[in-house]
Amino acid sequence: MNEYLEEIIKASLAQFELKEQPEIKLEAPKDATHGDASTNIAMMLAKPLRYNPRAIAQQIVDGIIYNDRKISSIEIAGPGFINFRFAEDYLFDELASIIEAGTEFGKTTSSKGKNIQIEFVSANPTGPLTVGHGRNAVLGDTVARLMEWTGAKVDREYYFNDAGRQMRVLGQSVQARYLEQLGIETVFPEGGYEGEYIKDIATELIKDKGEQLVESDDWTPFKEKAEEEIFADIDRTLTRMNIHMDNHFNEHSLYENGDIDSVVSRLREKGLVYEADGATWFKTTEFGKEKDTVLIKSTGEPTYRLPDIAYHANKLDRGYDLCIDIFGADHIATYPDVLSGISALGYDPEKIDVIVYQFVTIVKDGQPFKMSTRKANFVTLDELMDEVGSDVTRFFFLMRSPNTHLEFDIAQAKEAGEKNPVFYLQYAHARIHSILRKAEEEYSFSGKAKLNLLQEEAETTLIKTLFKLPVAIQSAADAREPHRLINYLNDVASAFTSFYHDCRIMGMEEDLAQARIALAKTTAQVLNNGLTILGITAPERM
RNA sequence: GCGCCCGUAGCUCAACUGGAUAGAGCAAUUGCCUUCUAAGCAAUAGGUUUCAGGUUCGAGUCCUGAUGGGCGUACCA
Repeated sequence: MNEYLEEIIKASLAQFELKEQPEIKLEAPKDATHGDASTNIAMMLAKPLRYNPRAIAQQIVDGIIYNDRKISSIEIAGPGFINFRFAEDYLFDELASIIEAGTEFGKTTSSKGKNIQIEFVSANPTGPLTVGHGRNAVLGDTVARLMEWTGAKVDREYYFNDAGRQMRVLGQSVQARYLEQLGIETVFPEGGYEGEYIKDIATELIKDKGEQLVESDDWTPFKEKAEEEIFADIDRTLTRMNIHMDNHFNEHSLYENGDIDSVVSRLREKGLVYEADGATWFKTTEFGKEKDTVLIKSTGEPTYRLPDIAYHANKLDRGYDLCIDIFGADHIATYPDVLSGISALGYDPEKIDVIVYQFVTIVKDGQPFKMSTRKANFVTLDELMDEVGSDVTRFFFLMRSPNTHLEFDIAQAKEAGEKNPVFYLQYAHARIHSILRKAEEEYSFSGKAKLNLLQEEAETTLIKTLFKLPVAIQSAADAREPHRLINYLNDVASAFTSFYHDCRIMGMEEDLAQARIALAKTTAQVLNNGLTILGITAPERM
């Protein structure tokens, strides 16, 4: 519809001899009495044309030639809005086309042909995923699904580093528990990982290897066992949340294939790298930073920025049109350096997109809860899903804008009742299926539904709401904000329940019942498609 | 000190990237179950969008300053 409106408005604008085509913005007015679609184009043109916006609006309207099967009226309102009202025929035509599209309804082609890579979770394997990781995981996966619905091919990638101090301490922690469980006196490493899962890994190791490792003064086998077990555990957790990675990328491979060295030498050729105080520096001041940045420490070890730059170069070398990173607010400082590095190497920084989400505050027993993986003071995602299931878990992470500090009240999430908005959507879907089951026994329809029997206000409102799924998906995908889709689905569920109360199906004469069932079925389809993108189930019974 | 994010109903948050009378859920009050799932519907109440200026036809949204909070600001990741 928007394309059609744009087209007819554009045709009318030809009368003005504009230097450049203005962008025609169409939106659904908040207040339905204003119409079904609205544009502010006349107000936008007021300045360049130096003329009264309402008068411009009048001229535009006079110049519009429209199909009255699609548009029933055009009005000018307020300071110069042009409001369009959809024709009845259009509603029914469109409803029929949604039914036709079925599980495909809502897909767009805006990213067609694009290869997109999205990197998320990327937790190093030092312990189970916590509720803190949950927002990253669910946000990343859902943005990936949204991009897929706009036509892109998306690869989900998990980036990790199994070298370094963290992992050494992990290995030593397992080693200590291993010896402890075999009754050998030992000292638990300072700053070691205190969680119960470390003991479980030690137990597994005893099962596998018995006492073979008692004499080992090397912590490597312990680290390796821990990594294997923890990754398997992380993978199980992700699978439970309906998340499947396409690729795991080990930072270490960047050292093995020479990418790290190559990045430094290429930057050095450009005169952006120099040595000072025994360290290797990147001239980030050339990119507007106050200080230069260390790439390689005087110990010879790179800082994390260097592999980060090499990793992003590697992604772009793989031919992706767009690489999306999901970062917590604490990692935000790293990415300007990565972009500087990437541009210096001759890549297009526009191809890197960073989604920053704010931290999750866990509220437990009415109090904010501070977590630490090392101190084993955390709520794992698995524990959370044991309590509330994966649907509620995903929904809670998605229901708010990534940009706001999310408060996750565990008590509230546990409550399966009214406080829990995910059920509102699922309940609407289950209700529809309940009706469909009953209708199947009662009626046997033949021929096509006569959709033009849908004349009640609740019916019209519902139909118009259903149309907006593609727009909602597009907007959520463009902004990388899944919560927009949730807000939309709430509108759908709400429009449906109003319809449900105002318009009965059972007991109605056959043609009307058939038309209403078609509408209910379409609603279920829209809810189902939306919930699929959110990675949440659409139950047929509750 | 400097940089980024945020401040909207009692609470948790929306507001389609500058549009028309700022909206939902929870909490409060009031109606509605012998007919398709009351995990619901309908309605009432609740606001100087933290404060002070500015930009323009028009600001919760943009700019400046103040203020409160979160996160950064390392030869930690």
